[in-house]
Amino acid sequence: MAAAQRGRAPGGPDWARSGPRDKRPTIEMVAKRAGVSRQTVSNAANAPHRLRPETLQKVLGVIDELGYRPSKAARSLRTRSSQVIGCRLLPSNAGGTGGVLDRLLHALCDAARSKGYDVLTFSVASDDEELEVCDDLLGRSAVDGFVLANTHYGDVRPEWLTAAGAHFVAFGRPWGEANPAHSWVDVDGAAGTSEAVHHLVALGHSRIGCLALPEGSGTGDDRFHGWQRATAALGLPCSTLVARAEDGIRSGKALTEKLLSLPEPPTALVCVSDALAVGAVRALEDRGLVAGRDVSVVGFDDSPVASVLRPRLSSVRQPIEAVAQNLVEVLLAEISGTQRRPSRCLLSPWVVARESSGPALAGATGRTTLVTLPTPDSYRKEQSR
Amino acid sequence: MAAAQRGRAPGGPDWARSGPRDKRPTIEMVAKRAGVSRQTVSNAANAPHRLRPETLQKVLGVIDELGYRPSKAARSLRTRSSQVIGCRLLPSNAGGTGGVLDRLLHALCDAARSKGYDVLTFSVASDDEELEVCDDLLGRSAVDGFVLANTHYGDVRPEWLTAAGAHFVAFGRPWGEANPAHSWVDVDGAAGTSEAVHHLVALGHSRIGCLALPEGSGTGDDRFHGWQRATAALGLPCSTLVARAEDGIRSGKALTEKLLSLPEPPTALVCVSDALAVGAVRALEDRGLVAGRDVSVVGFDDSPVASVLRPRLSSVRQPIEAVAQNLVEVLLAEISGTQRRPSRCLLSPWVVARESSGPALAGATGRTTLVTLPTPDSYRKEQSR
DNA sequence: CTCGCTGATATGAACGATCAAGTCGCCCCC
DNA sequence: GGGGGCGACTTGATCGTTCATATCAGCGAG
Repeated sequence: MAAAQRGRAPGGPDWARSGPRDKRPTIEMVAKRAGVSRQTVSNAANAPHRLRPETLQKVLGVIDELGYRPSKAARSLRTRSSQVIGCRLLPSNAGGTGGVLDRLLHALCDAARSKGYDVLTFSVASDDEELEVCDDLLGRSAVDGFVLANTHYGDVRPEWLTAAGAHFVAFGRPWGEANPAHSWVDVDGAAGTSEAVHHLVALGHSRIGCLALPEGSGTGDDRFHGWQRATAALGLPCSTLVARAEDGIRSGKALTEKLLSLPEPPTALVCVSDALAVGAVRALEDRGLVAGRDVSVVGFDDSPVASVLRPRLSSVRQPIEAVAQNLVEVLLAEISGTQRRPSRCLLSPWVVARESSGPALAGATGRTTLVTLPTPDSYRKEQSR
Repeated sequence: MAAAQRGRAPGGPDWARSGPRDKRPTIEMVAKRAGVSRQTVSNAANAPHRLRPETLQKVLGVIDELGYRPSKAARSLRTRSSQVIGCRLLPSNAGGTGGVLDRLLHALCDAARSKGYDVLTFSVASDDEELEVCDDLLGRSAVDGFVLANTHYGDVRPEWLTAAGAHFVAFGRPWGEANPAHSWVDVDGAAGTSEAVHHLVALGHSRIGCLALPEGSGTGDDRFHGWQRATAALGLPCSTLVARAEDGIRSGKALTEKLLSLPEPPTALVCVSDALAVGAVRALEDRGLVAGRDVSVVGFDDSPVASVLRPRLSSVRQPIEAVAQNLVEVLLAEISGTQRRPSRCLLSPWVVARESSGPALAGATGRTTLVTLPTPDSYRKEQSR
């Protein structure tokens, strides 16, 4: 059995077992043992088609036997690329959108690794600090590019990074920028809330309210507009069923109480965040109502809490894995210089239907709306580029 | 103004503004411009005491002027150290101990950066996969060492890493290993639950129950024993007030219902996780009881949910920042070879008192226990090594 | 006066890979 | 049969540092 194959064997690789720890096999050793030159070994790994099949076989055999792996530092020095992606570690406010960013980091690591890249993380308190760290990492050639999360109105980071000549891709549209000079990947929040509306309509609802954030937040407005467009397009009488406030469970509860007090209260609520949705469910509980039976609630982000809540929360789930894959692909294209013009990529989320959204009560709507629409199951299409 | 100082200026560093992007200043350029040799420039950064003050001044001036920063790859190649720490990204099950591991990663990045190290993360599904990735990272000399989180009984990772000659520190004691050959840092869970008991006794409680995990989990047992020892030492009649089950909100609720049905139910509960504590609070709610008034509840981990819960949850908070600092310090010592024998470090958590723990009702306990103990405030001592 | 020592700086040689030119057969075609 | 072209490999140079050693001036001791 070859050393590289038993790399995970109890004793660890050969070079670790005997001799000084920092004497890994180099390309030279492989070359000598295989009776070829360095370059041939290098080619065996990087351009196999250049070798005669038998030579390739022999070299690969020796590589495997010695457990050779190219030194990252040496390769990095020569090729001027670190094969590392930098990414700011965002505070995961577990209640809100936190779970999403956590999933993103995981998916990013996976996607990067599958392309031979590593992910380097750093924790900073502000965008300014983030740029300081980026500057440092770029200066030391520690990373080849960045993934920028949490874009927002008036974000100075894209401009700065562009000016610094750094490669990067943003997760999130360049809110407020007319014609952005950089690539981005984002999730179509409007499509998500729109699907949520359709999902509820399919369940027989027609008075579908919306809990949204105050105007001015990119993603918040986007999601709100999805609800707005969908209800308008379907001709639903919902324009008065909107309540907006800062994100949070308390907010959601307060807003819901307000909407429920209306003369014609909504029979379903589309919330632009799970925190708001949790608040909505609580407000219902306080009135002795059950989410999904008396009033349906759909959240956004499918955060971990969604599935542990008492009536499990229906929620719009973002295709984070696909987002990460796209981010990495685009970033690598950007780094390799393949990319001529900035790329844009908008992925669609989908509704995960759980107990908190159920059929409308005939008595509640006053009339039954008959609409032919796809069934909830068909929403589970994950768009992967 | 020097280029390095205006590195964060709108235009970005000089080398980015004009000329090809990958033409960073090298040590050679600095040397030529300062009229000295490479080595002198190198010394200016790495061994300033070797230079005559005036020379040092001049060299530093040029370094600053050109915005020179040593190439990570070149230095890494020569010194055979990557200045990078590897760390597995753990799934943050937001309900459970997830928040803790998230905090850990943040703190780890901060602590590492302050020592000139970077943190490289990877996401894997199992311990076996983790070792595969470690093997890969070691093979490519991509990292100098690892932080191992989530140690458990029968953990094969320490042994494997030791055999592979890798440097690492564990967050978590080597549960079940007689005399561990590796360094670790951990939080004294027993001390935490013990403090929780004392906190509750100070509030007048004497029938203090415990929600614990099934025997066999390292941290779970540790925390349970803290409650056990504290109640025994104080002579409290609590031995029957124990309920154990898997972690989770449902579990906590079920266990609490069981304890509340006892002829002499507990007036306070120490829970070995926040998830269990949340369950406990829910069980109380179902009976129309209020946590902190009728029955006190103390959780463990101070997860994000603790402070957003309805009666804000008292919880034992781990000094994660101190843990991270220690992990990094120990790991670096290990890497530098300074460390002769494995180091062990046990830090104390403390109780964060919130609404869910309050004074015992005189009627509930049957008698008022008068004990002189430190006030809740005095528990807020953060031990930082 | 010379030797040895020390402090300050300079020079050559790694580190381990890849790139850019070689070299060497071999076959084919005019 | 000479030369062009190509496939398969080799050889030198290079990436930007730091290590190990050399140089060289100044100075005190024998």
